[in-house]
Amino acid sequence: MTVSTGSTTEKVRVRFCPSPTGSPHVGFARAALYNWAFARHHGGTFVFRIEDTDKERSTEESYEAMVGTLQWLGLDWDEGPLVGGDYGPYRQSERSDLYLDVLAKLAASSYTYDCYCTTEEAAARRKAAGSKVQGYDGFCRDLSEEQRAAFVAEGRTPIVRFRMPDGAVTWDDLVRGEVSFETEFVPDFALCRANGDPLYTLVNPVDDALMRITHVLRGEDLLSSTPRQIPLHRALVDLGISEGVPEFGHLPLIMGEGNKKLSKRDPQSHLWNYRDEGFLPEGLLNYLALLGWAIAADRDVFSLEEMVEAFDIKDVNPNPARFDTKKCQAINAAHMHQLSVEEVTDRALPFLKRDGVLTDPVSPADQQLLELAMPFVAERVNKLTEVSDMLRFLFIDEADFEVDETDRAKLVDTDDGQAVVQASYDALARVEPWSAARISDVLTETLVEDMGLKPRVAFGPVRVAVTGRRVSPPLFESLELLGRGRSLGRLQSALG
RNA sequence: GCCCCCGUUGUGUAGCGGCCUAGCACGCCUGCCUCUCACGCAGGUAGCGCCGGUUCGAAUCCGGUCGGGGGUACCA
Repeated sequence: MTVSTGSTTEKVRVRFCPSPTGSPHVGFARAALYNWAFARHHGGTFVFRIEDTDKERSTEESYEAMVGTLQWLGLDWDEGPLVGGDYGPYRQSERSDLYLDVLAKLAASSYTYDCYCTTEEAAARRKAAGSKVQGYDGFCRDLSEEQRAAFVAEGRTPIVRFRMPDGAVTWDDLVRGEVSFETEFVPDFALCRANGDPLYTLVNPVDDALMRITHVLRGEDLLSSTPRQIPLHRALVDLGISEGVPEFGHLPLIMGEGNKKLSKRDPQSHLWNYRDEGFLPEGLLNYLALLGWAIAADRDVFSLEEMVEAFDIKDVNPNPARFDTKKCQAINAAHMHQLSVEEVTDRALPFLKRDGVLTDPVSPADQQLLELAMPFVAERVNKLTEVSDMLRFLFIDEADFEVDETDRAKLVDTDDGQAVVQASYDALARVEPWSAARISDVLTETLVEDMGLKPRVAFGPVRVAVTGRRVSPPLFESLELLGRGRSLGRLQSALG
């Protein structure tokens, strides 16, 4: 079928079909995002399918993580797990009958043949023939009944292979333009195991056909499987199983530091790490979108809605991109700063509880204190976990209050530091009323004017003694929120 | 080895034959602001892998070369 991506002549149907074999990584999210954005842009359907044909490697835990990740990211699907759809089931492990049926039809029309060779035998023949081509050599393509019987008598069980046509397979890749493979380099591939279990090579195209997928957008790592899938799709069309061959677009890979494909082992690639560190889904998605696509020449912070509006698969860059944690953080920070204080508070709440800063449920007093404190921190954090770091001093029990050792040694446990803390203690004891403005006046008068200290030198020790760190919300406001009693208590403990 | 893909500052990109003495963002470096951090503001740094060709004119087109990546399973 020919579906124009510019002016959609028929309903766009795309799918995202991960294998549940590990924890979701950034490539997973980017592929999901592009498919989702493409579907939404064209008013099409986004299908979520689980490719769990490999029983050895697929796990339920991973399946749940994949579903949970898409939910967390806010990439909603129209058909798939949890929501169903007209082309279900959407887990391949539940579709075995469908595959067996297709396999039988393919065999009946000689699109496939039984192969009795072992991988080693085929490789040995290739080597003996001095062939540069790897993979199966088509030995069993036209076996006689006698040969077949002989293999069976040896106790061999066949696998099914697809008969690759001669010539070249060429397609107009949505991202790369014309791509062509000579089929002499594409061996007849296996469609199922000797035990009858269907393989990815069969089920992926079959499901795309059965689910009426119009556009396949996937990673470049699958580029070389496309010359195998297109002939299979054509066979399915010929047999009346499919309505047409989908269009293909191969997305650039996301590379890690060493310019290698980001591996599942790399902690930088795991999505949950970003969630747990307090990245915003929209921030992460925005950054991921940038890896291969730009919304405009002079802008890189945008919302999902804006992306849907502007996304065109033809604008996707074919070259692989390096994942840059710093830029990812910067984009996330931009999204954080676009949120209102109330929104940052809502989003930070689970982190504050997780980190033990707040109790669950939050007490009315803490809730009030939180609302007073958030305006001072919301604008200075880049990710949600930083809220916990900034606010811990305010909510923690005095018994558990700790001062950073390094900061303490450097700023408080020095002669100058001790003098500042002592003077501050004496001055603050008499401050009336206990307000940020008065505290500011008194401390400035005492430390800066009377003692002749530079502001940054003067307030450093006080900040560390009272908040436990050199980085904190504004000092005077922090003191006001902490209250006179706790403030003086902490200053006192910092002495000696 | 073989097949395929890719090649603009450190990183991600804009550029689609003259608007480019190459724009934007992150990073990095300088300042300013300033009670820390962050924000904000003003500057700076650094790039078309290389060689040919086409053309009046090339980052943009063609060829080659080099480099990087992916794939080469009864994994997906």
